[in-house]
Amino acid sequence: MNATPDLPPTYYLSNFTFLVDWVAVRYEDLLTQEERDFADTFQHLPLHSQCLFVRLSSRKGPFFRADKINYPEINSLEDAAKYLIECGFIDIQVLLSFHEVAHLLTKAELVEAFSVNSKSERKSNLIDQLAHLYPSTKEWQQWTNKQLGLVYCLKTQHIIDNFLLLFFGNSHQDLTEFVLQDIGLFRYENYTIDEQHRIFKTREELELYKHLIILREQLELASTHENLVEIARQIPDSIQAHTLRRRRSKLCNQLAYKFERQHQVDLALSLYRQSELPPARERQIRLLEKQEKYLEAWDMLESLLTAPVDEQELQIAERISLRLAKKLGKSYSKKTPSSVTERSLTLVNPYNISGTQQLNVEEIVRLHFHSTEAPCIYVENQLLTGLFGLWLWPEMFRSLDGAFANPFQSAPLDMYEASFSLKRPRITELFCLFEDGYHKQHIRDMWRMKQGLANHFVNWHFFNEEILNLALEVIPAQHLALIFKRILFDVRNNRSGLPDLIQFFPDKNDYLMLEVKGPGDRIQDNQRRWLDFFSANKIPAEVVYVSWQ
DNA sequence: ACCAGACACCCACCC
DNA sequence: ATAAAGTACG
DNA sequence: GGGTGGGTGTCTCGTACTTTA
Ligand SMILES: [Mn+2]
Ligand SMILES: [Mn+2]
Repeated sequence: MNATPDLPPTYYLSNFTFLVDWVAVRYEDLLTQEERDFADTFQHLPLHSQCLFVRLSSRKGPFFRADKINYPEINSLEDAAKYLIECGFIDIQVLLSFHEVAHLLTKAELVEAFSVNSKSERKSNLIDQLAHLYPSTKEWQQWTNKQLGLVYCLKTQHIIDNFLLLFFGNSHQDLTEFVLQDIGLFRYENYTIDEQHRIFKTREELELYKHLIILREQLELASTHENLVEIARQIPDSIQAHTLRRRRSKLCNQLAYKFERQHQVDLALSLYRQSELPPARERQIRLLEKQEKYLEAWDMLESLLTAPVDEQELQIAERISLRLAKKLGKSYSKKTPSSVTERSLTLVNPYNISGTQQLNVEEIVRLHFHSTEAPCIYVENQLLTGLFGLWLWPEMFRSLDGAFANPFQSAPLDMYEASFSLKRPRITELFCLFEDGYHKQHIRDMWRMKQGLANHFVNWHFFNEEILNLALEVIPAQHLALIFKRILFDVRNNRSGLPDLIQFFPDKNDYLMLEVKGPGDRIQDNQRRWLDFFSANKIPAEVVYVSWQ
């Protein structure tokens, strides 16, 4: 079934050189001398040395035991390594701390080398105990009495990281993207990449991004209060480039939240004040409320209510207003409760059903309603969001300035920017398709033509032809247009929260969406907003509360 | 879409 | 000796 | 019982091999 094409034995080298060349051409002026030297030196290395270098670069690192390196396509490890040592990419005379050594050894080797008695301790505990006895650093050969061969230390990871960052424009993609494409797992739309546009305008932007990445990593590890303070100290002053600005705000929020949990209210507040992203204002209000500074909280609440950054923030603000108003003796008009249909279902306790595996609530409810005449499907966001992606396809992958910067994108770079629709005025033409029902053909065409191409909104495993046809036949054009408009209004927030189930009634040309709630589960904010929207627009959706018999 | 959002599930608290 | 976790790889 | 706020656990290709417990 899986016809994995055989890759050439050094496929990874081709990928790596492609990437390095790409960056060297486009970002030549942003590179440091060291980085330019690297590209040049690498190019002139013997092939097997290049191979070894790339293989090590995509492994854990930075230390590698020679006896754990074994690649059929590299004939002589020693010889390949020789050139890498010569040009300084690899070092073999390097001092290792005890921790570094310990992690290179298996537990058995560790016990053997340091003659440990308590053999049954976990490895991490052993390391902690032994670490006190060996505070100094030594070379690997000294640590191991030359019993275990060489260790190579890769000295270039910072350079590679920069190349990856410049190529992809983000920190979460790496060389494996190439392989996944080669084996056919992911395929990408053939958009044209803007040669002029560069994600990083200046070296400073690259450095800032790297800095933020490092701080985020430190934040994950940080446990002590001092750690957090140190991170806070290192947060850069406000930034002009807006994606970086966004990342900075997110970091502020995360850090502030950590301070909150340590009851460092003032530190938390000052960080939230620096943030432009939700939930910064919400958190400030909650903190002020907890401090019983109700008037200050109310002020911030009002500023939020007059200019919420999104519906989610507004929704929360209204909730808080209700109880804060009570505390202040003010009146706050509660919004009219929504008229979403709710029903209760009592089903047999699933634990009593013998034999088969445990089903989740949604699946049980689905089976309860499902019939061949009225098929019920567990879709969550996949159906409507997927239809949205198919419908929007031509505009989504339209080649605009700066929309695409590398060959591995499943959405344009500005997909979640407020200006997305403004920059693509021809979206209105796509909306016109709904007026005469041409949207069906359009979406079917996209489904057929774009089969398997990566799109943020489309899960191809989910979308078979039956579901597609069922949905297109039964969901009115007007409903789809309204729903897509709402997604476009705020893609980031409105691409989720859609109901669990959808049941089709092809005979009656009707359908019904169902949000399933088991005992102890409750409607989330984004789900509530969608349900309110459905009810306001006469789109059939209900909540099913399940209890066990 | 940057160890994340995107779900359900768990507990606690307030009426 | 087993299952779970980590890692490398296409 | 509701309404809350807060915190977890799960999962992103699938497979083979090594290490840990
Ligand atoms: Mn769900
Ligand atoms: Mn549900």
